[in-house]
Amino acid sequence: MSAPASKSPATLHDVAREAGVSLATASRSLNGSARKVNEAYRQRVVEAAQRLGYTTNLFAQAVAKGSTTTVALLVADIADPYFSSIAAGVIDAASEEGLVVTIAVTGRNAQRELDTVRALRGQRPRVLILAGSRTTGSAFEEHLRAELSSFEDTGGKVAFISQDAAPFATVLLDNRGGAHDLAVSLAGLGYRDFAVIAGPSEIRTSEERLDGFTAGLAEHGISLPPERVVHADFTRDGGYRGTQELLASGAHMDLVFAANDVMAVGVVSALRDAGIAPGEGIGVAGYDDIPTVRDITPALTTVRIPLEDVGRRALQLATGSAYDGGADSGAGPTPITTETIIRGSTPRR
Amino acid sequence: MSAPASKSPATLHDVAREAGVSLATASRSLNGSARKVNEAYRQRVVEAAQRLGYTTNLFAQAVAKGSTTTVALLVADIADPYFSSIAAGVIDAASEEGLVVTIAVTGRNAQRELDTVRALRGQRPRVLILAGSRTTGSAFEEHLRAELSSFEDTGGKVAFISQDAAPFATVLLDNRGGAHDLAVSLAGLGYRDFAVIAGPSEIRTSEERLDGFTAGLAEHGISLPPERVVHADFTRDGGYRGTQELLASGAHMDLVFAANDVMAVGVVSALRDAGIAPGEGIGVAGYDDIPTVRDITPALTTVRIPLEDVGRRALQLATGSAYDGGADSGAGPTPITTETIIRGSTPRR
DNA sequence: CTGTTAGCGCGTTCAT
DNA sequence: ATGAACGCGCTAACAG
Repeated sequence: MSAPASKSPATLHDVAREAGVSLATASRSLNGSARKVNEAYRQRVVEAAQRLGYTTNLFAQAVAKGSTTTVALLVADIADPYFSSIAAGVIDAASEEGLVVTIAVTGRNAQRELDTVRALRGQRPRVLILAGSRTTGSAFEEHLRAELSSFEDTGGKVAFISQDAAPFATVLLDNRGGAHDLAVSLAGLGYRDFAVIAGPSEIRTSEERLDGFTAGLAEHGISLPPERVVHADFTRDGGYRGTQELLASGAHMDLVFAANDVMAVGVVSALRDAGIAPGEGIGVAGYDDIPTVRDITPALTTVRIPLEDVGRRALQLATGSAYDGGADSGAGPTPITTETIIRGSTPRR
Repeated sequence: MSAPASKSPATLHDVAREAGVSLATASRSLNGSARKVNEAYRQRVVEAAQRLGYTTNLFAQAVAKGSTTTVALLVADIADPYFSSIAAGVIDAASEEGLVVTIAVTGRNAQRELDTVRALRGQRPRVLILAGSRTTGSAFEEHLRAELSSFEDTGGKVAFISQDAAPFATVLLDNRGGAHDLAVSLAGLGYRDFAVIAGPSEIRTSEERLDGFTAGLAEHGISLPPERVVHADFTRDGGYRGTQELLASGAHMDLVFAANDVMAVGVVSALRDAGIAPGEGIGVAGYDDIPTVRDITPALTTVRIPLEDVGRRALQLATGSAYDGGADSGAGPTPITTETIIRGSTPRR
């Protein structure tokens, strides 16, 4: 019932007229970079703009300037704490630079990821950040790289999070090293019979963690029999079901390592539901240190990743605003410090 | 070191030339609404576009058409499961309609919220969704309304989540009713000495829940003494500290209700750290039913809100694509069904 | 320092 | 059905 009269927003033209100056002057006083405009005029323009409720049309500005203030972020699942924490970092860093971030989700589907990247290019974002769990081996992989290369050729900047994806900038997470150290720590605590619940085998992050973990155990002369490694969805429910599978197989184990915290949470619940006290009967460890793992019982042993920082770094890496002292900053991968955190879920045996 | 030659992306013009047709024909074959173009031509254009790696410049398109394909979403904190779940719903529904969503965070700061809305208007979004916890009483409130009204006057659509904010469209969450029912259920379980850890008193969502809870108790002849109500940050740590405060006051209580689940998680941890078994010594209840509360120990009693649906509904409400059969759908508030979920944290006494 | 003019990439009349 | 020309809101290069 309200007036659908829908006037269009005030334009710079309107403001100029209202202030009695030229379009150029209005533009300069409102957005211009090198400000060289009479203060009196500037005042009038600003006031006129205010009076009219004018806001710069970013789209038009982008078209005219040929560059946008948009950052596109691609995640597998925004409701997953891992990604939402990273997103928080990206958004924070972006807003500091006056950039707006648009988020798209891929649902861990390679085809969809490719489509999304293509669609996103229509936005002509200044930078494109891919935080999705890189998958491996698919034909999409090379299509994606082609798409991204072409994106960079036309002035865009891309940043990956997690796996090195040369020649693109990368915030490198040392999944292998982190999992390796975790394994060493756990072995040091006295654990001997390990089992791993990994994500789908196409997910690189998961595979790297599995590799590193295996390597770490090997250093202690502990081997990880294939039947003690199960693959499941990279989600809480995946962890839950993986545990059930492990339990059903009758495997003997004193510690379960889940490839990420979200899965580990599922592991803990599954153990408990099966009548096994997590941390007492069987130790549990995860990876990421998402906020909630401090609050489950027992608190989860994990490998800490400064998720928000990772997001922030990714953006800075792409925009070139990183504090990196590196000689060639922006080109090489930026390593992130990771740390094993022992909590109640893995008491000394 | 790589070629910074940075050619600009292919334009529609390039495609037209490559295909040997006019700009208009190219436009019609690629984006046109009413398609009335010779199939042979269309083919050639599409192929040319593919060959050149052309992607429609959404900004330019927006400028030309005067309308965008952007949805702006405002949340208090994207890393908070409450908001990230809602965001997931919004993004999902948006992508179904070919809309891109940009997310901005306010950090529960009214001034910043206002600034952000203003900045976001520059994007000329089709719809603006405010999921942030509405604050009350501040002068910003009316500035915000003015800003939003003006946004709607110029063709935008705004949708609120949670509190009714007439005349704007709203996905109404019945905080009062939900908390009321929760209180009734808890009283029915035998609890008598209640305490509440609410959020900051300016946050409406928190106040409504407190109100409803108090009313529900009253129906059972139970009163909630003022000293049993503490206010704290609307975060996990807020819940933790609020609990410590409550404990320090020596208050006698058999149940703690936290105004949201994130806080309740903090409550559970604080109790445990204080040597009190949550669920045995003192019952704990929250609100929202965020994913993790199933996995903490004991599992948390709470009021379930279908968060993703809420996000989806908000978008549909704003774009008018809701399935609502309502006569005046789009104008009135859309109620969401909420439900009390009793779990291990509140055993019968 | 200011105003005029010509684009930016695209959609859309208007003729043809 | 197709193409030429104009306009969207804004910036940038050009004169004054």
